[in-house]
Amino acid sequence: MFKVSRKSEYALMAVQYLGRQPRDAIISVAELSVAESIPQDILAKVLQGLKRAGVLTATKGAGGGSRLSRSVAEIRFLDVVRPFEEQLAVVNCQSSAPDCDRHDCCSLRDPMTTLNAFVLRQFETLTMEMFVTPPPWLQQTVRTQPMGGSQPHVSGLSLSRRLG
Amino acid sequence: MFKVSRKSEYALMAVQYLGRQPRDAIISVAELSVAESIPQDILAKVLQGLKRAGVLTATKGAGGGSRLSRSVAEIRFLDVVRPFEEQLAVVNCQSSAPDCDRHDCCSLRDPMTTLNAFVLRQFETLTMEMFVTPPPWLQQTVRTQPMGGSQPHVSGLSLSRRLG
DNA sequence: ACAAGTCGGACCATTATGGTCCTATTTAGG
DNA sequence: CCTAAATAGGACCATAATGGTCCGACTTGT
Repeated sequence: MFKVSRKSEYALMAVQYLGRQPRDAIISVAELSVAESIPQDILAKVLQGLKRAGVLTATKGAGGGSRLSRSVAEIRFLDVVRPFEEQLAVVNCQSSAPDCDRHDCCSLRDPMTTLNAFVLRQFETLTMEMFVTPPPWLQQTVRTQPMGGSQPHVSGLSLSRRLG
Repeated sequence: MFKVSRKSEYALMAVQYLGRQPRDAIISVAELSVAESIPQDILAKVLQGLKRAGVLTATKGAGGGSRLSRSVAEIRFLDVVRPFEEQLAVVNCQSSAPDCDRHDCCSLRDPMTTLNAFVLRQFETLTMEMFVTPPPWLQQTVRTQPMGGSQPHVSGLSLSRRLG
């Protein structure tokens, strides 16, 4: 359901790899390709997409390559993923999609739009820092909680507050 | 990226429709099909899936049909959607998926597993009530917030606290 | 007995996806 | 100034996933 596309995965890998290098290092597609074992051709296009999104800058020609345009803490998860996901929506029929084939009969639209905004809001707080710094936050998040519990659950944001 | 499958949409519609009927009403596939303009054959299978998931009970034979097995407030969003989403995961390569083709080389696995748990935790709190009660909560959620803001953002859970 | 239902397998058409191939364009270095 | 190294990007294809249809079996109230 939430699965990102393969290209998004490659994009995340690339940004993760670049984030581990010195900030001024220029990495070629070839190096990234063998380091992360990603098909070179498709990786090239992924990097193009990231460049267009402003996540990284590329220099052409011999000795050229890519580097992050800002620190990983300033690159949001959604910045990396968005160029490769045609729409960041939970449901086909959204208020923002008037071309939907069942635009008038769909009774799902309003609640789903709300839900979508809710989820996106959560994702907005996530940065790519969580991909380069080793995770001490891994333990805290898995705590389960039954539905309809009476205690207010604020702990859900412990992760994003750490990362924000 | 988060888009649910068509079957999930149909499932949500069906539960929404049933949730609006009197609790003891028995609705046939045919009625639901015309009411929500869903192809009858595929709707039948969706209802089968929901029945297997325990969301609704079906009675066969003449005069038969389906009804919710509990109130919409006790049916989680994920209960309705899960039977039609092969995996509720953000990324292909998870810790829980040892059959992934790049299980050893993938440096994305751990952060993505964390992220996945984080997102699922948010969804766990959502119930199907938000699909039957007209939304007064629509306004509060859309408030945007820049990344890296210093104030702690607890407001993101205002929606789920309302629904929990 | 019959009709109204659910149950569920088999199958198909279309689209989306992941990936390859090929060609241009830019640039550093000899 | 030529060449090799690199990005930029269009065209194309094979496979898988998806949404949908068709059909038959089983159950049950009238």
